Amino acid sequence: MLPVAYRLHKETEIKSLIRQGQTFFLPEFIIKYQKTKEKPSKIAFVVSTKVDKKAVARNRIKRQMREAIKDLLPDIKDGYSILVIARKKALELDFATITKQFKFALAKIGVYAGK
RNA sequence: AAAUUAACUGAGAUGAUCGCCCGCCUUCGCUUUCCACUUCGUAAAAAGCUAUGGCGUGGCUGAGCCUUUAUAAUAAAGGGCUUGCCACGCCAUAGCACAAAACGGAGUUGAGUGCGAAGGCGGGAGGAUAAAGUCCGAACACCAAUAAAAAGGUAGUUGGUAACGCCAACCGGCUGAUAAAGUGAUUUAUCGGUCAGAACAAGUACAACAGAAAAUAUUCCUUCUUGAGUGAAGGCUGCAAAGCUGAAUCGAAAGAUAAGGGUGAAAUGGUUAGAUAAUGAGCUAACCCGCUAAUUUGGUGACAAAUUAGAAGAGGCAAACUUUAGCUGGUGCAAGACCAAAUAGGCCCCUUACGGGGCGGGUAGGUUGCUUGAGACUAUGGGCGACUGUAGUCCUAGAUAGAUGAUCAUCCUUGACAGAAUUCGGCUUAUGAGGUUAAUUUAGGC
RNA sequence: CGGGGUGUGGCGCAGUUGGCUAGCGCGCGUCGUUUGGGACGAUGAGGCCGGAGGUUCGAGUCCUCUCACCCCGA
Repeated sequence: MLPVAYRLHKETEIKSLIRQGQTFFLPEFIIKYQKTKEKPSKIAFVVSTKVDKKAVARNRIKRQMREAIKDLLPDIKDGYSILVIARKKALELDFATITKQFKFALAKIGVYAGK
C-alpha cells in the first residue's frame, strides 16, 4: 500500500477524473490524469474482473503496480490525480518492465520529473 | 507387483532491503473536554446591615431652669425651654455587601478524549467449516401485521439439530458379488451398490412410428364349429360330347377365437377339472401368485408375520395437471442506529419591508453495526450413529477504492487450487508431487 | 450483496403443450449460364443442440448440478 497521503480516496474525485481527465494508453495499462490543487499527487489503481476472474491474480497485479509506483513517488510532481487501470496484457509482465512502462508513460505525460 | 477408484494425510523453507493494516505502551505537538486554582466580565446601583454624625418625631422625665394652679409658706400635678437617655424615621459619611451558586472570557497546573509524528512490543489469509457457486437453512436489523388466499419449494420412517432441501440409523424397491439348497426358474444367508422413495384403486391429460388393436381392450393372421354354394382328383354311365356321384380340398355367411404368430418401450397371471355344436377361454369350481380391507401379534414408526373376508386380475406416466400432508410474511449490514457541512418546504423570534437569527429537518461526509461465537481444543460420561452432557484450557484478521505484501539471494521434495468484506450451519464444485488405508482389475509366483 | 437472460452447422436466428436423430436466411463446395466476373438456376456438404447426471419407451424440449458469456438494481 502507498502511504495514506498519496492515495486517491474519494468517489467523487475519481468520478470527476474519469469524466474530465485525459487518458494515456499503453498496451498493458490505461493512465488517466488530471491537474488538481492537491499537494502530493494522488494515485489510485483499478483492476477489474475482466482482467482476470481470480481474486488472487488481480491482487497480485495491484500489489506489483503499487510497488512500482512507490519507487517513483519522490520524483512525481505535485498537483496531479492519477488513475492507473490495468488491461489484460498486464498479467504477462514482470516487475521490472512494469516500472519501465510507468516511467516512460509518466515522463510522456509530464508528471515524472526524474530521468 | 502394477493400474484404477474411494477415503485420509499433505499444502515450500531461510535471510536481506523497502512497505501496509490493527492493538498496546512511551515521548512530543495540536485539538478538545472536565476538575482545581487565579483573574476578569455580567456588576453598577438600589435596598439591607453595622458604626459615627446631623436633623426630625415620639417616649422616659433623670438633671437644670422657667412658668401656672397659688400662694402665708411648701409645691403634688400640669406646661415650657435646655440637656441626657431610649425608640423610630430621614439625610450624610465610612465599612460590610461574605461564603456558595450561575453564565461567559482569559490564564496556569493536572487528568482524559481525539488527531498527527517518532520510537518500541505484539498480532495480521485457507484446508475445503471453502473467502467460490449463491443452491438451501438460520441469527441479526428494519418494514408489514399476526389470518386466509395466491405463489413457492419439501415428500418412506424414526432420530439429530437453533433450523434445513443437511446428517445418521432403520424400512422398502431395484441390483451386484460370494456361499448353500434345487434338474431349473428361483429361494435363503452374508457383504455391498443404488433410489427426488407420498398418492395413478379420486378426477383430467398423454403415448410418435410400427401394429389387427394402445386403454371400460380387441380379434389381423392362424385355428375350431356350423356351412349356402362351387363341383377338382377318383368312381359310375356313355363310342364320344356330356351327365351323375363325390368335400379329407375350396368356400359366401354366422359363431367361437385358448395355445401359437407378428408389432411395439408397453398387449390384461398360472395349474387342474368341468360345462359346449366344437378346439376352448375366470365362463364355472378348487388351488397357487398378486391385490384390497379388517383383525391379531411384534416394532416408537416406516413395516413385517399370521388369520379371515372381499373382489375378479387391476398397465405406464405425478422431474404431466392435480390431490394429500406439513413448511414459508417481505427486504437485506449498501439492513439499521448515531453525529452532521449544504439545501427546500415547515415552525418560532426580531424586523415597516428587504432580510437576519433559532428550532427542526436531513444530503455529502464521518462514527457505529464489526467480530466472544448455536466458538475452538483437550479429557471424560451417554448414544449403533448423526450428535450430545460435564470439566478444564484458549481468544485466533477486521480492512473501507479496500491491509496481510514487493524485490533480490540461497536451499529443497521445484510449490496445485486458491485471497476475508455482517456472522453462523449445510450442500455443490476446483486442487500438483509424495505418503497411508481399503476395494476392484490385470500379470506373475507358491 | 441481490436479480434476470443467453448458449442450436462458419455467421445470424427458428424449433421450448416431450415423438420421424432438427429447420430458415446468409455464407461454403460442385455443375450450369457468361468472353470472364457478379447475379441467377440446379445440386451437395456441414449439427448430435455449452458440459455431466437423472426422469421417461423416447429429451434440443422436463428435473438436478455445472461451465462460459451478457445485462440490470442498490
